[in-house]
Amino acid sequence: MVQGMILRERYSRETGREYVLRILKENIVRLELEPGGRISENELASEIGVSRTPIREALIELSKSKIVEIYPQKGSYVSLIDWDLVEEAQFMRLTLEKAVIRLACEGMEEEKLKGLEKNVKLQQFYVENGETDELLEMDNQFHKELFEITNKVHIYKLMSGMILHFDRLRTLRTKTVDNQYVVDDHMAILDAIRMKDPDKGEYAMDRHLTRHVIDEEIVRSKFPQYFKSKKS
Amino acid sequence: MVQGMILRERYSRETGREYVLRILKENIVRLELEPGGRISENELASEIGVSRTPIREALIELSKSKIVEIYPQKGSYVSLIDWDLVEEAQFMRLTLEKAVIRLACEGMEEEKLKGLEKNVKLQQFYVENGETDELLEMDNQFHKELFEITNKVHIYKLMSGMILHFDRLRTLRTKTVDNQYVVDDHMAILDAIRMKDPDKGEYAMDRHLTRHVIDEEIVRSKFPQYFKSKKS
DNA sequence: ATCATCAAACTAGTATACAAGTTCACAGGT
DNA sequence: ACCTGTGAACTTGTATACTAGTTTGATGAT
Repeated sequence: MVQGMILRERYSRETGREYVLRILKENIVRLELEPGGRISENELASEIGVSRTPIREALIELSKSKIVEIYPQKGSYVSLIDWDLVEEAQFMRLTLEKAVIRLACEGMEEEKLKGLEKNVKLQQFYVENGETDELLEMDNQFHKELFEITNKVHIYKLMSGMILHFDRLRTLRTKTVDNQYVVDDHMAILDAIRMKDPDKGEYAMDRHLTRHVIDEEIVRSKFPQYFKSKKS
Repeated sequence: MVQGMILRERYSRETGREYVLRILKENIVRLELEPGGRISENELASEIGVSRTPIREALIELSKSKIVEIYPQKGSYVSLIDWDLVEEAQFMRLTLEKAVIRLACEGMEEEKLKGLEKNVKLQQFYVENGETDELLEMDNQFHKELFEITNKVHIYKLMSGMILHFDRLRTLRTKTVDNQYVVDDHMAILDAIRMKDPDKGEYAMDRHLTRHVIDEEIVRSKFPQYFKSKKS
């Protein structure tokens, strides 16, 4: 039995596969399904209340982004946090987000900025009230919107599988770090777009996205059982 | 009945899903399954000789990279060539490959270049003998190896779904264009790595990957039925 | 006590039956 | 002739039965 597993209501137009995916992602990111932990298709099926088919389809998708691992005839597991993989994901995200912010800084209608500005204001609110989960969601939303207004939604979707790896790490460090910098970073990024300054934008994005790397070592020593042993 | 569909032998350790994926990708890229054409899970199942389950799993995966489209309870289709999507894929690929070639140029053991050099020699051979399909495969292989030696395999895999969109286009133009430039481009890229010159590498990669864009308009007018109508 | 063997209880992969929704053509009334 | 409704033949989504391979643990021989 999966103890702390978070279950949500199923949306009306949601297929079983989509529903299961949503549930699994949330529980993996929030570490209710522990890194390295075993997953049983049958168990999940009865737990979530659907058959094995949508469970399988969701697991296959998650295995594509290496967030779960499927060993045929043996079992499926939530992937341990793989440092090399996180670095590769970081490289991918950094590269793409810097390219996208440059695009955004090269010219953007005022109107498209409205959403971003509203988002940042909400972030400030959540930080002041210590609502960390909501802040995390707005953070992701901010970046997603950047891809949307530059017409790069598909790229974002492909990347978002990788982002799960980050979100897991962020869950681990929520209690220990000050989140004000998230808002400040996003403000700097917004400024760069307003000033149409790609270099400033790229710099601000780089600083924002590489901030995490700093405290990984601390988290690693705090939760060694969640990590794959480092480097080859 | 799917008329010209190419069937291959199933590898011994290959799961049904992997097998079907391999078959479908090849037939989509080679346009045996026409852009816009309808796909029936049942039809494919009897054609390929497996049940609907592995077919479905393969189709779901392909729909993630937008190379097929699934409309629940209605039907599945091979996606029309979507110009916007191809541009987005182009942006993604260009961005990532330039970042990777810079990495490669910043330092690489001699030994890791062996594979690339061998690859280019084979390319030259295939060009001289007009073996276009084999050249295409070596071209992809060349880029894949670049990601491998820089430790970015997962990124390549994520990208490779997008690359299918390119490969389809390349199939359309094979009869009309001279392929010698492919080899020349790759030689220039190799040179840049040897000289440890990231700027030259990025330049060469950019030129190589943007060469296609030039003749798209011609292909588009030649096979209008394969394309989605342009821009919004 | 220790090791080998074998069976039972798992695993994921696949096939198939069924459910639910869509399309389309044909029949029948106007 | 034309519109309308109805049902059969599709579609994909889901549940379930079955296959084949792996693990595990108990049993029995040494």
